[in-house]
Amino acid sequence: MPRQKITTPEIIGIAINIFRNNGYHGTSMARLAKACGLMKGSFYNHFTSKEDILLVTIKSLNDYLNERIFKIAYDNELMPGERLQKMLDKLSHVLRSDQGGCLVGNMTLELYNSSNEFKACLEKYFQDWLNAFVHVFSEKYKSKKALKLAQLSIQEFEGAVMMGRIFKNDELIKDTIQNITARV
Amino acid sequence: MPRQKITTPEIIGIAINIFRNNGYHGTSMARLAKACGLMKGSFYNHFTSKEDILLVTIKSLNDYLNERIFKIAYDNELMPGERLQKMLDKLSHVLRSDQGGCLVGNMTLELYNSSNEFKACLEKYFQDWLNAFVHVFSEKYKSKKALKLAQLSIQEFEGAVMMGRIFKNDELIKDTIQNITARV
DNA sequence: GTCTATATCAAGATAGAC
DNA sequence: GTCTATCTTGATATAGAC
Repeated sequence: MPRQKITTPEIIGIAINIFRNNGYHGTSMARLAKACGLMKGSFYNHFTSKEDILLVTIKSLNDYLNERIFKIAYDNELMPGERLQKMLDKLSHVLRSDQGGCLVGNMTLELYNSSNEFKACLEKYFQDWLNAFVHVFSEKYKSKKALKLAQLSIQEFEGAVMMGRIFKNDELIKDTIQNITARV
Repeated sequence: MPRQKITTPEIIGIAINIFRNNGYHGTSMARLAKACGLMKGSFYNHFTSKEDILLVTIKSLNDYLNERIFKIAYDNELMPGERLQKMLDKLSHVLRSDQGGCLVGNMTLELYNSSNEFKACLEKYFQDWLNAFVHVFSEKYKSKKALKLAQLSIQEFEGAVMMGRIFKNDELIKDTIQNITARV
């Protein structure tokens, strides 16, 4: 057996960037493989299919955000406004427009109608995000209003990341974060 | 010659809906053809290629919005706030989330890095939108601030349309419109 | 202008050697 | 675990009859 060239987690990190910049159908197995220094046939030792790669990749990103960012929503040592600010700052680094923006947002528009497994995976990602924001807004608002503000904030943030590709203006994401944090 | 089954403008109307619901790569020529009651070979009498169909479709939507919606920005018989409100109401009907949202927003995420011709086409669409909104905000704000608010408003609106697919909540687009119109 | 082939090609996936 | 080679499919596009 030849030595292992790359680990599955390393592949996932590369796949995130290629998928979010080029879309699902715009990314071929050959292209993914080349970026990993492999031949496309070798990919099937790590994943069962192309669809599997994307699903694993999204779940991995989902886990990362839960552990590193959304957890902050429940940190009682910080004020609600500080939690929101900290989460949004971190999100703006992970979901940078000039790096292709939000993988899951992009995939939602491309694949939402394609399969129930994708749909469930995409919805879980946004549900976890929503839960975190609702928790923070709940400290100041009643549950119905908190839900509405959380949805509105995610909408605005995703819009900023998405349109950042067209309007090359770094200030806009900052303004969006400011508008959101001003609510709590 | 058999009689003409469908006109090119009719095809464009159908193509908009299929593309925005299923994405560019997720839409095959056969599927487009079937929806038009044609065989896929017949499509090449109307368009030179699949890429051509999308470009013509986007340009057609662009023209429609310019003539029917963005024109309102320059209607001196209405107050600036009324113009903004009227445009946003009309946009929310044309770009409904439950109909696949904004074709051009969706295509931006899928195809922005694929070809310069697409990129130019997508950018023109948003530029025309931006010009209209900047014009309205300019009645109350200085040019730099007007530009910023126009970009922010488009971001928020696109975000609302996009996330409307995930959060099935009709109130959110209304809240977004209210936030935008409150600025002028 | 539409149809029925068909050419062509790209891409996902598999088999078997090393 | 990776490679080369190959299978198979689905999709764009073309040719030519009606």
